[in-house]
Amino acid sequence: MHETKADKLAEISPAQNYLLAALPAGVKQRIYPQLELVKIPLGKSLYESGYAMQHAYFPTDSIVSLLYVMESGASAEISIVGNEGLLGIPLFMGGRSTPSRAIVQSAGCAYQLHEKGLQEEFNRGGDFHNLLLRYTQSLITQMAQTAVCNRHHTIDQQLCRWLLLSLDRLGTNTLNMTQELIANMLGVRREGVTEAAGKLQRAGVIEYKRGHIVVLDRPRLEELSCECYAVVKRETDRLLRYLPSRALHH
Amino acid sequence: MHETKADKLAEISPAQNYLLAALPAGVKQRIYPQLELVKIPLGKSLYESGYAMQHAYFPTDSIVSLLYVMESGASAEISIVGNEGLLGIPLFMGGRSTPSRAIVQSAGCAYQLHEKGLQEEFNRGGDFHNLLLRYTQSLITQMAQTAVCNRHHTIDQQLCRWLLLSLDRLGTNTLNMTQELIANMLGVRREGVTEAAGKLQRAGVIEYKRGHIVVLDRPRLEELSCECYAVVKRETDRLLRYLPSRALHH
DNA sequence: AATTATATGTTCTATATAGAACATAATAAT
DNA sequence: ATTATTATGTTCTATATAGAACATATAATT
Repeated sequence: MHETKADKLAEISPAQNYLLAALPAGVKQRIYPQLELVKIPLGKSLYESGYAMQHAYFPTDSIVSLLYVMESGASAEISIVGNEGLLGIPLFMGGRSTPSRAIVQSAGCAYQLHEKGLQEEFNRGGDFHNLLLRYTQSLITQMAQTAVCNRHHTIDQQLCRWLLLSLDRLGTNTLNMTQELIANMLGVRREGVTEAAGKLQRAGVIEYKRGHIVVLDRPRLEELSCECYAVVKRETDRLLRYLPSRALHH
Repeated sequence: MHETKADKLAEISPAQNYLLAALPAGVKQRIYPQLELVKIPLGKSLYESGYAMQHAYFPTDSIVSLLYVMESGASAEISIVGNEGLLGIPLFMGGRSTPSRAIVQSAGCAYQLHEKGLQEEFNRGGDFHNLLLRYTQSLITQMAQTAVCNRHHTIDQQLCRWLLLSLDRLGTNTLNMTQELIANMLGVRREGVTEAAGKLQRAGVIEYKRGHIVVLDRPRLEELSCECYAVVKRETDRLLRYLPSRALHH
């Protein structure tokens, strides 16, 4: 048990995070030495509403949800961040905090970077700066689409969208999360997720068992999802296609 | 009629837009000569989904909504921009376009700035850069809150929130917009707005008549609104409190 | 092996909103 | 003045989801 965990940690590298991987050599030289690998367990809160942040996090194999909790206690996810992105946007946009919380939705690792290191490199105004702003723009797209999705689409459709977003960030066809957790993220009742997931299971699209979901038919899942998944994916691909490091190859 | 319009144009100045007003003298000297005052009529589209932008707009007395239109034709507003902000965020964040549209919701004027001038000043990395990023952060807050609001709050509450957002940006207690238009923004049926507005009128909070709304009791309107209005206002005030020009007085 | 905790399944009623069809009133156009 | 257009009001039914109460099944703990 102990050894497996150690092995897993050894497998992790900054290059697993797309943003870190995309940095040009010069930036890597300055940033990589400042990165600290941390394990982030399920349910951990990286940021609380209104509290000043001190670190940015670049997930490698973990997923973190940004979610709002309302006065009534009801909650809803506004975006999801995995190895394609980073957490801590207000550190460079300004404000150092947000009204939202950041909760680990799938345990794993992330590289931690202190605000000072982040801001110093950001303020150089080069590729790092531009990459972070482009990623932020893609996150804006995701939030905007979530707003519209919440307004117009059914739980059935939203569950599909959400599973796809999570799959993409984990790079597997297996998710470890309970229906209760998913319900909290979507901002709906657990019973609603049970029904929607039951339909998907009976249709042979997914298979699940006490917090363990296997996606059997991804194309079908994409068909059953609302357009929101594809819109966000297309836009994110467009925004992050010409990453600094790739530009070197052109 | 002709004279009144001319008078109105003469009254407009860049200082009516909070962002333009907040710029330090040096930036003003470079930016103001590049600004072109334009009239923007109700319903005009400033940006279309997926089309590259060529100008940023700083509204003075107009309101513009960012809205998504779905495949089904259904729409929903994701944020609202008036004299506290600017349109054209992808010009400095990257991407030059978004999946959303920008539709004039309340006619008036705005100062137009060509992308080149915007980018040149932004790339200097000074107060202009920081101010625009902070404003973007406040817009992110608004979008996130809209997502949650769409999930959990009633039409009655959302109508109040929306009226308050619009009032703040116009600086009056009068709005000129039909229930049909409001319904499109909220992403609900026109009938739903008729009912909600009817309740507010019977309660003496507003008075309306064919596209003309007068707010009689603003404190009551704030009480009837969901928390979303206050959360966004508080956060926006926090983010934009220490504007560059104000910093000079400290 | 027995017990407890956790995750999921089922089923009821209540409610907000959608969808639809049509009525009425105010303004604009002829 | 008459007609057309636009904005608002009303009232049906249908439906998705919430709220609630409880059953069952699987895993963890003792």
